[in-house]
Amino acid sequence: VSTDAQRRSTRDRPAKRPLSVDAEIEAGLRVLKADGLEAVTMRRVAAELDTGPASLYVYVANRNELCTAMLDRVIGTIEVEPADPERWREQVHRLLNAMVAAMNAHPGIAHVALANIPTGGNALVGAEAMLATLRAGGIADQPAAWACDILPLLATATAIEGDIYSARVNGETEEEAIERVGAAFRSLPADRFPNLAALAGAMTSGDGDERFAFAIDCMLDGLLAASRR
Amino acid sequence: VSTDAQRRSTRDRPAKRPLSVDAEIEAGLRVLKADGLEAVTMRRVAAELDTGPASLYVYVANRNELCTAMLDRVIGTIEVEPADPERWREQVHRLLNAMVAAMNAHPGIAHVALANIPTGGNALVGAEAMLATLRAGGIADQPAAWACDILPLLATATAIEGDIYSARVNGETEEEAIERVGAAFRSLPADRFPNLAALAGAMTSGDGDERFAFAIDCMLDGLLAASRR
DNA sequence: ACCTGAACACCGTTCAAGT
DNA sequence: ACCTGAACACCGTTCAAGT
Repeated sequence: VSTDAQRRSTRDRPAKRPLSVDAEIEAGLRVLKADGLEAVTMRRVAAELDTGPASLYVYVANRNELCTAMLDRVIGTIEVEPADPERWREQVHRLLNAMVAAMNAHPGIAHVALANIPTGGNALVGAEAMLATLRAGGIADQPAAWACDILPLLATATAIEGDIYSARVNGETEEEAIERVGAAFRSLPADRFPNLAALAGAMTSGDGDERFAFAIDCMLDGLLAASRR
Repeated sequence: VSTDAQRRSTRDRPAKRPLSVDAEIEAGLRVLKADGLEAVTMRRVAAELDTGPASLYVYVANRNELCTAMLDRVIGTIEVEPADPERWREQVHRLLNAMVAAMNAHPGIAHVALANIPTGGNALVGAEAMLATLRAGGIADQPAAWACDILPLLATATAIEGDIYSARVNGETEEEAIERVGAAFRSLPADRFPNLAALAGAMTSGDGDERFAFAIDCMLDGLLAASRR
């Protein structure tokens, strides 16, 4: 005979295993993917592991530590390629787009990245790849070093924007929200807001990908300029 | 004779006034300045106004709406100056530094800015000033329009970093944290992390202000390059 | 019309106690 | 040694009821 507990564990989740940080991380990521960061509570993660919230504290100091560990796991899914001087610019775009994609696949994790300055093992692999690629592109040491902070920051911010729309704020899609903001710009009094009114179209043009690519290219051009100085 | 209530209100807070969005915003900002964003709970703000949490919902739909209103109030403290083509670069730096300072004076509010895409009235004034200054500097319309998103984003991210240190994560100061990270970089195996090991010094050099100024200048140079294309 | 008491359905974290 | 029941001190939000 199969008990209720057995039936539940084979249907909803992996069979009950001994607790461990890894088990908590995986349970946390399941909750994150399903219901977003807010749903990642100690109680919910514990329930996912068929135990009580207190048990989680055996392997993890608190909720923030669990979230940080989850973040490093997500960063670990990003694939890096060896730096190639011929394609360095494209490689930077690919790496940053992969970061955004990995974070968008786990809605809310981007907030954890901003609140904590990622220094986990996998973040270091990403930083090493970024640094190698920037240097391959001829960017000088100091600009390259600082860019390792700035560029992932743009990726994180872009991912957070993605979260906003995937959460369907006010039930709007991204397009609807942009259109609404554009209408607001156009209806602004032109005497007090001449520039916003004039550039209403430019302000709302382009999707997230296009704007992100533009920001990256601006930054890279600026880094190259700084490298020549 | 002065009652306990009178004495308390003159010592601790403004005299009890009728409820209003403004009263809630001001109470919220007092809590924010004193104890950070986490402490801004409906219950705490209500207590600050000598009432119960349910009363707040008469003027505000939920906690997020209150936080967004608080953010717009903070943005309103930023002073803008008319665009001057002779000093446009300096003006961009001043405006963005003022944004960071305003947010750092209210620890945690930067998170609200990222989670919500500020579109309040005061945010529009800031955007108009930014746009005017960028155009005065010769930046073309489309780059200027997109820069209105990207540049404040850098400011917000910088403010969040400031929050991390003002919170004294692990009781460390900013300098101690940078030194710890630097030590970690230097001790990395040079065969797997040749670039990080080589640039450990560059990675940790410069304080927040210097890095922020560098990021702004890179971005502006990139925007100028894009404007010429 | 404006406000609120009381309740509902949750939180993170601790710690004494169990196995 | 590893795990957990129960409790502590909180949350946001709703809604019927009061003034």
